[in-house]
Amino acid sequence: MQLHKRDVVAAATSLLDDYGLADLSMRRLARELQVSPGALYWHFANKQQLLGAVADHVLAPVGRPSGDWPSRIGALCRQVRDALLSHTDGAELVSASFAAAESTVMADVVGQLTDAAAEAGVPATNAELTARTVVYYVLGFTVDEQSRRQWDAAGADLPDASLLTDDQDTRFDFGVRLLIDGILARREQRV
Amino acid sequence: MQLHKRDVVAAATSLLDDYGLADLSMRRLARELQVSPGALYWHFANKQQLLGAVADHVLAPVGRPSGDWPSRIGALCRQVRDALLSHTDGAELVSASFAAAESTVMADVVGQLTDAAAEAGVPATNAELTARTVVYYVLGFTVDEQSRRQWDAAGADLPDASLLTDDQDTRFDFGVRLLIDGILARREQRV
DNA sequence: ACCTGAACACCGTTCAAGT
DNA sequence: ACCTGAACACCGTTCAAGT
Repeated sequence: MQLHKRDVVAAATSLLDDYGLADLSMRRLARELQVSPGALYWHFANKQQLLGAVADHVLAPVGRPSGDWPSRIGALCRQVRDALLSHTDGAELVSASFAAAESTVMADVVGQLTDAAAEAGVPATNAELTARTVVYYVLGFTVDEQSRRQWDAAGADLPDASLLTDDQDTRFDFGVRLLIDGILARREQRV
Repeated sequence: MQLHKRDVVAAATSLLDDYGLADLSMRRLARELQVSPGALYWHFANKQQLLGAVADHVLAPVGRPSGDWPSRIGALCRQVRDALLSHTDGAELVSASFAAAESTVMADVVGQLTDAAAEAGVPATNAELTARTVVYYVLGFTVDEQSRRQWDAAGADLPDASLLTDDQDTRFDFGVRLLIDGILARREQRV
């Protein structure tokens, strides 16, 4: 039967979860789907674009939270982090796809955060920069968290994972609040 | 004559500047140095470790600024950004090496920023997280800036680069101030 | 329109063997 | 101690040719 984009993305996601980003190659994916490597290039221009589609699939649970601007920022940050932690190397994948501008969901997240920053009173020229600063934090924090998590999971007597998880939630929120307080301080002085 | 670590790093840096990170391979580097690929593995455990050494070479101009904590943070951020912009794909290289914990200079920068955060009054448990948040911003911002810069440089009628450069300096400083203000707000409440 | 087969031009890493 | 040569096990991408 015919190969569809969504089948390719689904197979790629399962390879990601089972073997990690380093072992997610075009050739291996083709083998899994029982097609020739070239077939993938009918559906995707290149590997980066395919990974962008996988990133957007990972980010599918991220929504459009409502409320005042600080709680919207908080909710969005938590939703992105949770989505990344749900897949092996999810943070690394999304981080790379964001840098390559291949994730439409991350572009939308930046849009939502830009609106929140504008609502907070950040000058229009700096609202998107403010949004990106929040994204850099979420991605940086989660890449780090996930690499430690996965390193612990492989070997090493893990010292009660649940306690550390609570700790990481608290630490993550600390950074989000630091950013929100920074935004508050950088509002336009309107006399 | 014998191959030394510093020769390898120097040759790698010049390949980086001339052809970019994607074309900096172990095999190409060996060819440039007129040794067999295996020779590099006598001096470096793997490619990541070698790239970490190159990252530290790129970061060599970063110093240990003095002054009060906000100006130390500001100076450090500017120094790191300037160093990254001085080499092709410098930001991407250092970002990857930092994530892989292969750059001792970036580890030192985090140390300096942690001290600054502690001096600002951030609780000890969150001082390092605060420091890493600043680093995520500097790396994220500069990766983005450099990729746009290099995209413009290759083809496209660049609309007077100098004006945009001033603009980028101002934008960078805005983010740094946002973080400093966030740190100020997250000081321990000592009555 | 969609895919195969085969090729092109590479990779990182290892390791017996040499000097 | 330091390096070579050769191998192992792969890559991403392209494209004429097929259906």
